[in-house]
This record gives sequence, C-alpha cells and structure tokens, in this order.
Amino acid sequence: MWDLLIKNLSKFVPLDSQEAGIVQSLFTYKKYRRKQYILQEGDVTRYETFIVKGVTRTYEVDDKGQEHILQFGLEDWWVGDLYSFLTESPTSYNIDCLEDTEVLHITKADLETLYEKVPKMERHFRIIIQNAFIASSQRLSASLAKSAPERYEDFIKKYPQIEQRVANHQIASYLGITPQTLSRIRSQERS
Amino acid sequence: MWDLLIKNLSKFVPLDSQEAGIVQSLFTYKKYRRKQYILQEGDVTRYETFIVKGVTRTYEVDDKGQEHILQFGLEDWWVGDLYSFLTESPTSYNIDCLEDTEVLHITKADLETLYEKVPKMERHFRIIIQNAFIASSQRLSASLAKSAPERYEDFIKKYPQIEQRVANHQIASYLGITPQTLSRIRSQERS
DNA sequence: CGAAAATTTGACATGACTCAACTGGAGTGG
DNA sequence: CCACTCCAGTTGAGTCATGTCAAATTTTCG
Repeated sequence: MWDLLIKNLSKFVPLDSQEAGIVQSLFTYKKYRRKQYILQEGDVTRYETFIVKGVTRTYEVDDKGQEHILQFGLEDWWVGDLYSFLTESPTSYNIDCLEDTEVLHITKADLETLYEKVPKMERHFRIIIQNAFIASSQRLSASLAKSAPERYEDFIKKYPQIEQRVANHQIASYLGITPQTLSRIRSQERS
Repeated sequence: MWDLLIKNLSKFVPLDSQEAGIVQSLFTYKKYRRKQYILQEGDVTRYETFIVKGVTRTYEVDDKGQEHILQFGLEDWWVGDLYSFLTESPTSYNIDCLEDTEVLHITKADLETLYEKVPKMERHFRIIIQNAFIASSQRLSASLAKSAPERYEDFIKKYPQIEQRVANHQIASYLGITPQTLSRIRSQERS
C-alpha cells in the first residue's frame, strides 16, 4: 500500500527512507465501498486523495439535473477538488466510488508540513498539477475540435483500462453525449 | 514595465529588492506587432511569456483547417504551451497578437536558475499553474453542461475586458461555435 | 429469483452547421 | 479624396448530428 504512494511521490524527485517515513506519518489510509461518496457537493474538500485500489468518478450536476463526469480516478491517480481544497470553499463536485476503493489522503495542514519538511515535494506537486493542467487543456481542445465518434475513439485509445472497468453511460457522461448516442456510435464501429 | 512583472510575481510570495533584481536579470523584453506570431505550430516553446501590454490568442488548427482559440492573453497574464516548454517537444498551438504587444519572457534554463536562486518562486508557479488548471476545469465543465447562449453569457460576464477588445469571430472560435451562430445569439439577446 | 438499472433501437425534434448572398465599414492605392 | 477591395458581420434556407421520448431487451445485483 505505502509502496505505491512512495513510488508515485518519487517519480519526479527521489525520496530516501527517512523522507518516506515522514510521508507515512502524514497520510491516512481509508476504505470506501462501491457507491460511497468520497466528497459531496457543498462539502469543503479537506483532503487530497491518492487512490491505492479501485475506481472513482468526479462529476458535477447541472441546473437541469444532468450529471457530467469530469474525471475518472484509478490506482496511482490523485483525485479531489483543488479549488475547494485550497480556498476552503464548498465544492460543486461529487466524487464517488464505482468499485470498492482504498485511498491514502492528506489534509491541507499536513501537506504544508510535508512541503516544509521535504521541500522537494513542492516541485513534485507542481509537476503533478502541470500534467493535470495539460490533460485538461488537451481534453478542452478535443471538445472544441472533434465530433462525438472521434472523441470516443480517442478515449478508448487513451484510457483502455478505464473503458474496461466503467459502465457505458459513465463514459457517455464523460464524453458529453447521451448513452443512446454512445450506443449508436458503438454499433456503427462494429459494422 | 518591470513593476507589472514584479507585482505579478509578488502576488502569492513577496519579493525583496534583491530578488526583484534577480528576476530582472533573467527575463527579456520583446515587442511584437499586430498579427505577428509569438509561437507557431511545430516550434519548440523556448519561453514562458508574460504580457506587459497588448492582446494575444492561443489557438489550434484542426484536421479540417478550422481554428479553435484556447486562450486569450491580456496584460498581466502568462501565455505559452507548458507541455512543449517542459518536454521540449514541438507545439501544436499557435500564439499571435491581436494588437501590438509587449512581453517579458524567460527560458527554461533561466527559470530553473530562478527556482534555484529564489526557491519560493517554485511555489509561485505552482499556484499560477493551479489557477490555470482550475480555470481549465471550469471551462471544461461549462462546455459539457451549458448551451451556446449560456456559454456566451458566462464569457461576457467573466471577461468583459476581452469582449471589448477582440472581434466577434474570435469569441465564436473561443466558445466553439461559428460566427453565424454567435451573430444569431447576439440578435436574440438584443430583442 | 426478481427488481432495478443499463443498453439498445426506433421515431421524431431541434440546435448548430454549411453554403450563399448581402451590407457596411476600414484600409489602400491611384 | 474618392473608388475599390477586403473582411467582418448579418441573414436566410437547407442539412446533419445529436438530443428527446418511448419501448423492448438484456444485464446486474440485492
């Protein structure tokens, strides 16, 4: 369990065993069941969350009551609403589990402590966020430039591991289309 | 000119005059004319760019030859393709000027030097990127949840300063709609 | 096993796009 | 300084992709 986190944190800046110990002292382990919320709209995001096992979805509910998935979370990924976490304001997102899920999480205060005790972590999280920003930009440009079938193609190429683990209507919600449209795209492809 | 940059860099972490001096030694001033490119598809992004005066657009050209604007840049904003800058790979974006524009820019090597000499800048840029990521996420969720007229409404509320300085067809490209559709939305609103 | 949820399919509606024509203003060269 | 061109913006008509509503079928899970 800790191995995965330490390996993740060492990806851009190596950690020695003393630093790994500090990490272990600051993160907390938690288990969630399928369908359980990790975060609900209106809550303040108290933790940044690292997924050890399982699948999560981060989604938003619009005025018309429709759900829109912004991100799936798998093993070795970070989830949470950064804006709410940093500003301590209520989130407009929901995060729940599509399978039983195990996480390690850290509070804002403890993350500050980590930055203090292991300053190179500041760099690590800058890079993590950079990558998240780049992914978000690329998804945005795809949503402007590409048709639904193209976006679906891109999705299964980029995230084959997700495609196998989540329901079709979840993927439809991620792509910004209806489940019916996705079903039609899929039947087109097969022919 | 330097005041604006120093003020920007001091926003989250104060700088003393010695540190301000280091900043001045690492950034370079440059002028561009209206319609001139700051960055072209295929180039490697050598600089992160801070806008002192003027307006830029960052856009992408899709397979069908259509332009899609990802970002406008105004005074006191940062522009550039982070992915290309960090990985030193060719960019797929173009950045050009909608007005005569003055910038201060910094190379990757000099930015590393800045991080070394003024470590708190690491924090500053983490926060800048966090904010960019949050903005990108919010735009993504808007593009999933909202209709074209709603996105236009949001845009003029959020960026009234941009709306006044750029042509309508540029705004249409930013919103992911055709100029004709934008024109029809505007004539609806007036009635 | 049985209820609830997910997927598929059909018919129809609609929002946005394309193509095309027209208008008006800005910039340019004679 | 005027005529001309060019480009942005507007408007209309027809088309297409995707959404909506509804029903049938299959799968999932308690």
